[in-house]
Order: sequence, then structure tokens, then C-alpha cells
Amino acid sequence: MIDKKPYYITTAIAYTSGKPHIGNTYEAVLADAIARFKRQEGYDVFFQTGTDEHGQKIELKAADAGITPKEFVDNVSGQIKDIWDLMGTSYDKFIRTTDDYHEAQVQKIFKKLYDQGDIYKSEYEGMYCTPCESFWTESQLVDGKCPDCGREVKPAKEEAYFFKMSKYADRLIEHINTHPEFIQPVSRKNEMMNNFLLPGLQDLCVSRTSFKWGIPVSFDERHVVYVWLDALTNYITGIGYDADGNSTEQYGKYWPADLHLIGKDIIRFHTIYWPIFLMALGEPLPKQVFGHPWLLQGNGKMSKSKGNVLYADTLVDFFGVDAVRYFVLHEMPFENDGVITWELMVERLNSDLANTLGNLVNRTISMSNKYFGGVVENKNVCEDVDADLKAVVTSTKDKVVGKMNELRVADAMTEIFNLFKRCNKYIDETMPWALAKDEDKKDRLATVLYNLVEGITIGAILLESFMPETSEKVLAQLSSEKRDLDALAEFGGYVSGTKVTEKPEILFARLDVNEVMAKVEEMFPPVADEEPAKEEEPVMELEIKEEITIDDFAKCQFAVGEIIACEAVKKSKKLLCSQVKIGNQVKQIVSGIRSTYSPEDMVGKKVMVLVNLKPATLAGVESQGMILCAEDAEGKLAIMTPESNMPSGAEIC
RNA sequence: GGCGAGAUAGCUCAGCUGGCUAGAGCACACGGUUCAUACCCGUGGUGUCGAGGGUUCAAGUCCCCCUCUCGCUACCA
Repeated sequence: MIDKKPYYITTAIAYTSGKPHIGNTYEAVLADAIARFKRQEGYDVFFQTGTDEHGQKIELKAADAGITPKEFVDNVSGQIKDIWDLMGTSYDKFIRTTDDYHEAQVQKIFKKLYDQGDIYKSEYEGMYCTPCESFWTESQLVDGKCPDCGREVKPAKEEAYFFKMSKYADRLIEHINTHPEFIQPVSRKNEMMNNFLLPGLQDLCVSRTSFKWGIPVSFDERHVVYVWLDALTNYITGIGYDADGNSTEQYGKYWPADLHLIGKDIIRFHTIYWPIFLMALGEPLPKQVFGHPWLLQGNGKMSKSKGNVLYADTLVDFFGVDAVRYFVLHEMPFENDGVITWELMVERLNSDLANTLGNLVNRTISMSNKYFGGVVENKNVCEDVDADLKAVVTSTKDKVVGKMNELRVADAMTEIFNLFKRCNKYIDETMPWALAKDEDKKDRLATVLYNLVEGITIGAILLESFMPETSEKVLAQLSSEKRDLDALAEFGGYVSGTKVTEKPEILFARLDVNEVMAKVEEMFPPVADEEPAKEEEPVMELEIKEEITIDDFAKCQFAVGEIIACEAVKKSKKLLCSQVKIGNQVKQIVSGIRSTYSPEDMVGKKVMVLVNLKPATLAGVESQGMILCAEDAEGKLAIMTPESNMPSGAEIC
């Protein structure tokens, strides 16, 4: 036996803060399709996925639930694994960042990097966002809120360890420039270069003291390792990396990874921080990082508060596993976000799965039974029309391989369905029912049916990576034997004289759009049902600031102001510039509220203004005060207005 | 504001280094067929290829400019 070439593919590890929706599940299915295909191509594939389980957010959620963080993540990690299993993902390893070997290695890695001077101790001072576990500088804040999630941040100062990113930046730039395939799609490469690498990298904070639920720094127990050094290293610890140089044989075989499959939101961490960590460890870099786009829901983004979040298991109940795999793989383009709606799913199911594929299999088997008692024999009575059918069928394999090499999974599937469509056309061209009426054409009829069964067999084998259950069902109904991928460029592998099933099972039943929509309406009533309702009115955490005296407060002068004019600030996306009448003076105030309010909304409003704030220039426009707003967790704003009508200039105290 | 991507049939999108009458899928209409899950096959579009200029024998395809959308990023009192 020749040694098979190794192929190591990973997904991002899923954060165990809650049940994954269909958008998260997509990544696992996509990785699975690629992994299965590589196996079919003859690679020795190792497919790793798993869960990321540390952090303050989980510590807090567990506390809310009244259980330990470990109990919490055990539960959620289990849910995630169940969904991956439900979707038929063929992972070889499901790693958890709470696994002991992982924790041990992360500690060793941290120590090693510290000892060699890449990690140093310093102090972090800035604004901290608890849910995001991120520090921000004042200048990064959005309206004084976390720029990622829009929630409250609190000033914090803590001793922390930092990683010297800048030290490796030049090497990374060189690597990215000389390996154009490293970041996919390429448009992401430019974003990374222009926004981060070329302007200069900042050192990355790699430890925290503000919470406990993490991997302790071995030589400084007050610190836990910060998320990225913990999470990213799963790709090597999972296959047996050892920081002391005693890595396993498995590690030697599979590292560097061939493909890290990740969401486009974490490209930065995988194409900048991760390669630099690896450089520091003296390990080779992964060959490719693919930041796939998102799967969105048609009518607005999925959100728990809207109660319209699609979960894989819900969809599987409606359509079945393979249909759901088909939807997510087929509707996801390569570079732009894909859209998924119930109507679209029903359409795909009916049109592609039921009509084109299911019906083709069904009619072919049905004819074999009707005309030959189910026995499929190649009588070799060929006609000209056969040539094109055979050409299409035998060329599909290479087309699929080509698309898969470019990670164009949706296009690869389209090629397979083109094969099935060609088979349907062949039936019309040859008209078996007409041949059946003529006893002299018996052998021709047999040949036609043989060609069909052979064509479908090849298509079904190619389908295995994408829709494994369906592939197996079709082959079983046709009594076909599996073949190697290479054999699929040859026509005629089906064993002549084989008997197909007598009673073909319907592969995909057609669904009525209206009925489906009616059920969906029931499941997602306009107003959210019990669980989302509970989450709809969350209480926000308020960070208690230092106590002040009444004198401190008296320094701030608040008053009622009336917006008499308002316009958008041209040079900015978020700013509005308002003319605010306060008593007999008019102040120009710039506010970052365009996300919620349009200029027209603002005019005429009575608002609460901080009057005696030192003027500042924002996006080139002077602002002479501050309009006060409340903000929720999703960044929605509400302007503070007097409860009953008050004159402009009325002091608020 | 910086960088980048995009704007093509009712919908979702292909159209590489410029070249004959601009394509696919879905939807729709009509015709054919009946083996089959009312399915399959065929036929059908007057599409200002976002607007306007330019280069060229020739531009959806290159250049300039404008409008709009999106992504990353910065500012955001």
C-alpha cells in the first residue's frame, strides 16, 4: 500500500455560550463535505472540530444558572456535539478546550513563549467589555460603548501579559505576499494587510486576572490565559503537539493543517495572531485559511429576541438531514453572504431534490421493474444519443474535483445535479415506453435502462460527500456497488444483470409552500413564545463607578434643549449634528446616534443636554455639548426627554 | 474619512486576459410526452449589462467621473 497523503482540516471551535443556530452549523457541514470529499479522493483525512469553553461570559452565565462553569460547558458542548452528529458530520476529533491535555499544553506554550521573551508582563489600562472579554482604548469606543457589541464598558486596569506581535510582523507580511492562497477569499487578504499589518501591529494581551474560568498561567496563578492563545492552539494540541518537543507521530503527520475553515468574523485572529504564535513556537504555518461568508435569514438577521432563529434540528424535522445539508451548502456562495428562507428551502427541495433527483431515481427503477422485472442488463445496443450522455456522466468527476479544489462546494454540487438533469433528458430522447411496445427493441430498451442506472450510480457516488444518506439510499435502491473516485471517469462499471429494488422508496417528498409557511407561522408567532420572551427584556449589568459627592455632581450642568435643526455629518456614518436651543442660546452638538435616529426624527424633540461640556471637534465638526441617551445591549438608543412638557433651557437637577 | 467589493432578465446570480444576434437556474407562458413524486423534455424575454463621458474597427468586459449598496477599518462628547 502506498501511504496516503495526509489532509488536516479544522473548523473554528464553537463557543459554548448557547445552542448553535443554522449559521454556525453551516461551517461544520461545509467542513464535513470537504473532509468527506478529500477522503473519497484518497487522502488520509483528519477532521477536527470542537468547542471553546473558557471565559468570563461563561463564568457569568453559569453563575446565573446556579451551576459551575464546568457543568455549564459540559451541557452546551454536548448540545453542540449532538447537532454536529445529527447533521452527520464525520469529524475524527471533537476537542474541548477544557480537555486536560489541551490545558496542559496551553500552560506549557505560555511558559515557553514567556521564557523566550515573546510574552512579557505589563499593565493593561483601558475600557473593558465583559461579554466580549476585550479591552478597548478610549479612542476605540463607540459612544463610550464596546465597538463590537455596543454594550457598556467599564474602566479597568489590570496587570496582564502581552505578546510581542510586532516582532514577527515583517515575516508574516512576507509570508502572506509569497503565499497568495493563504487567505481565502483574497479580498480578505487586502483587508488584513491594509487595516492591521501595514499600519503596524499592536501587542496582544494574552492573560486576564478579572475572572477565574480559564487556564491558569502556570507560573503566575492569578492570571488565566486569554481566549486566543487558548482557543487557537486547539488546532495543534488536538493532534498531539507538545511544547517540549515530544509531539506525537500524529502531529508530525498532520501538521501543518491544510485548511482552517472559519467564519469571516475571525479571519484576523487566524491570519495574523495564529501564524505569529506559530512562528514564535517555531512551527510551520497552516496552508490555507478560508473565511467563509455568513448564512443569513431572508427577513432580517436571525436574532433571539425576534424569535426567528433557525436551528438545525428544527429544519431537520421539516426536511430531513440531507435536504438541510443541501440547502446550506447550495445556498452559500463563495464570497458573499447567502440567504436562506423557508420559501427558498421548499423551492430547492421540490425542484432539485424531489423533481430532478428523486423522481429520476424513481422513474428509472420503476421502468426497470416494469419492463425487465428489475434486472438491469447491458445489451450494448448503442445509438448516437448515448454518446453525449456518457460524455456528460464521465466528465462530471473532474469538474467536481476542480470545483472542490477551489473550495467552490456549491458549484461542485451543481455539477452533480447537471448530471442528473442530463439523465432526465436522456429518458425523453430515448423514450423507453415507446421502445417497450416493440419486441424488436427489447435489447435497446435494456441498454437505455442500463445507461441510466450507470449514470445515476456515478452521480450518487459523487454525491456522497454532500448528501451521504441520500447517496447510500440511491445506491442501495439500484443495488450499485461503491467505486473509487478515479473509476467514475469510466462508463460501464455497473454489474450487468444486477436486480434493482422492487419498491423504490420516495427519496424526497414534495412539500407545499403554503402548508409549510402555515406551520412556520405556528412555530414562530409574531410575538415571541416563552423562551425568547424571557430574553426580550434583559437586565443590563451596570458597572458601579466610584462614589462622588453632591459637589461633583453640581459641576455638571444639565438642561432641557430643543432641537431646532439637525443634519447628518457628511464625513461620518454615525454622527448627527444638531442645533439645540437651550434657553436663549443655541449650541451645536454632534452625537453618534444616526443608527437609531434620522435628522428628521430629531427636529422638534426636547432633549436632555449636558451643557457645560468642553467643546470638541468630531469628524471636523465642533460639538459644544452632549445629548444624553440610554442604550440597550443591541446598541439601540433612546433619547432622554422630559416626562411632561418643559421649556427649553429648564435646568435638570 | 481610508482600503476593498459590487450594481447584468421578475428573483438568485455566471460572464477569464475587450470580439459574431449577452448567458444559467428558479418563477411564468405555451407545446410535447406519460415511465415517474401533477413529473420530465422542448420553446418563449423589447434585459437602457447602475448614470454620464472617454479609449478602440469593436466594451457588460479597459480608463475617468457620478450615484447607490455591501465588507473591513478609523472617528464618533
